[in-house]
Amino acid sequence: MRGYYRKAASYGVFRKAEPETLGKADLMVRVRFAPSPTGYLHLGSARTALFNWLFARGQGGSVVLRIEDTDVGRSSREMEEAILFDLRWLGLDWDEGPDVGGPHAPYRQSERGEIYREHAALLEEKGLTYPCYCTPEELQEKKERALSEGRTPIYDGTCRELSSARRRELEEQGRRPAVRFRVPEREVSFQDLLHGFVRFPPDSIGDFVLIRSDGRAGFHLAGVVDDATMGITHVIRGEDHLTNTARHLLLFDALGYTPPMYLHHSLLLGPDGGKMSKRHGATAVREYREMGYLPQALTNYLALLSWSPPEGREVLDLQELLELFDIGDLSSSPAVFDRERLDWLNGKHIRRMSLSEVVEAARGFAPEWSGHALFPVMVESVLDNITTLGDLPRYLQTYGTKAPPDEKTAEWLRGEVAVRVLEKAADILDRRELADLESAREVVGELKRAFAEKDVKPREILMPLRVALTGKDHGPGLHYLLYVLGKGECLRRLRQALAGSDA
RNA sequence: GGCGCAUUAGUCUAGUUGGCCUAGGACGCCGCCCUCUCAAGGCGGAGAUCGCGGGUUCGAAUCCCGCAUGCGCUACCA
Repeated sequence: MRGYYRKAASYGVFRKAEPETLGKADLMVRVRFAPSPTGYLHLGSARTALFNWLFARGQGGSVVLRIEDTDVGRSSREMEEAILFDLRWLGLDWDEGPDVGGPHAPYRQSERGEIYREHAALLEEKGLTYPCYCTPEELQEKKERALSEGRTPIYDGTCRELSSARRRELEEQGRRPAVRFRVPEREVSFQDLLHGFVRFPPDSIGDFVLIRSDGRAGFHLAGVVDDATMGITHVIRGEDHLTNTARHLLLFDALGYTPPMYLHHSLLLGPDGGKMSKRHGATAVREYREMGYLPQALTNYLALLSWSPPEGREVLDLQELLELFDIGDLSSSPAVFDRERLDWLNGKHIRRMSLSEVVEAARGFAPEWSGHALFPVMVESVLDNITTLGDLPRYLQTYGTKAPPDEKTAEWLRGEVAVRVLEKAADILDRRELADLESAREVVGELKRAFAEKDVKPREILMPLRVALTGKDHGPGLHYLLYVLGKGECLRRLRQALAGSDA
C-alpha cells in the first residue's frame, strides 16, 4: 500500500530526494508527541513518537512534546516524568515541551484551560455548541438501547434544541452541563498521507463533547486547539484515530484554522491479534529497559514493524534509522509484536557495541560482579551467549562457587585419559603465571600439544578440564575460565577433582 | 448495527506504473560447517494455492466488483 506518499507531495510532504522543496520556510515541518500521562510509556506510543521524530528530524523540522492530561483523574505528574525519561532513554528529543519550554507554552493541557475556553466561546458565538444535560448514566442507557435496536449508537441530540426555560429547569436540578459540538450534516473527507483519500458520510458522527461538565476541555477540542495554535504541520498518530480525524477536521473548519496534514500509521498488535495490551506481557518501554534491552534495539525493532529498510540492512541504530527511514515507506497493515525478533535484534546490538560500552551498560544488571577487577573480561567471555543484559547474572554464575557436576557431566572426569589430562594441567599451571588472557590461552595450547600425538581428541582433553574447573559441561572459553578464576583457584579445583571428590 | 482501515509462510516484511515472481529478504524452526562446551558466526533446507469468489487481460499478488475475516472508532478515555 505504498505510493500515496508521492501522490501526497502536493499536500506538503516531500521525499528526501527533493531537497529543493526543503528551503521553503512555509513548509517547515512541525510534529508533536502527545502522550497521556496515565501510565508508563507504552511500546505503541513509543513507536508513534519514533515515527514522528524520524519524520521531523529527517525533514529538518521540529518536535513538540505536549502532555495530554485533560483527564485529571487518571493523569499524574509522576507518570509524566517517567514518560519523558523513557523517551529520552530511547534517544528521542524535542524542541519544545513542558520541561524545556518554548514559544507556545504551556505544554500541558491541564494548564491551557483558558485557551480552550476562548475557543469554545468563539464556537458558541457562532451557534455551533450547546449545553448538554444528559448524565453519563442516561448516555450509557441510550447507547445500549440504540445498539440493541440496531441503530447507530451516536449521541441522539436530546439536548440539541432545548428551550432556555428547560435549560434553567435542568440547571435548577443541579445538573452541570457539558458542552457539545453541533456537528454539521455533511460529508467529511481528507487525504491521509498513508491511506490516501478517506471519507466519512454525513450522520456517521454524533455531537461530541467539547467541554466536560467539570469545565475541562475534552480530547477533541484540546487536541485541535493545540495543534492549531502550536502550528503543527503534520499529525502522525495511530490508526485508532482515523475516525476521530473527521471530528477534528470539522473543528478546524469551525474554528477557522487550516488543518495539518494527517498520517495514520498501523497499530501494534499482540500475538493474538488484539491491540497490544498488558495481557500480552510487558508493554512498557520501562519494563524492557529493566529486563536489559538496549534503547537502540527497541527503536530498531519498533521501526521494523511497518517499515523495512532498503537493501535489507535490518540492524540499525537510531542514527542509521534516521538516514534510511522514509515515512512514505510505512506499510499500512497492522503489525504483531514478536518478542523473539526483538531478542535477536537486542543480541545483535549488544555484539555491535564496543566492549567498554557493554560493560558500562551491564554494571547495573550484575551488581554482584561489577566490582570485580576482571568484570570486563567476564562480560566479554559471555557476550555471545546473552540476548539481554538481564541474562548476564545467569551466565556469570560460572565464575562463582563451583557446584558438583551432575551425573552425566561427571563422566568427563572418569577414565585414565581424564586423570592424565588433569595432572598435566596442574603441572603446567604450577610452572606458569596467569598474567593475562594471552597467557591463559597459552596454557590451553600447551595442554593440547601435550596430548596431540597420542590420538586423543581435543574434547577429551579440554572437557575434563572444563568440568574440573566449573562443574559444568558448558560455559565461556577455557582461557577466560583460567584467567578469571586465577592460578590458585584453578589449582585448588584441579586437585579437588583429582582427589576424586567430584566424580 | 453503522462507519473506517487492513488482509503475501507461525511472525516482520519486499513486491505499487500488470509480464524480470517457478513470489525475494529477515526472525523462529531443521540440518551442515567452524569449535573444548554453550553460544555467536558461515552455509543450506523446509515453510505462502499472495483471505475467498468472480471479472478485465495473451498474461494479475499487482486493475475492477462482491464476499469473508480481523482490528479500530462509534465515551463527559486519549
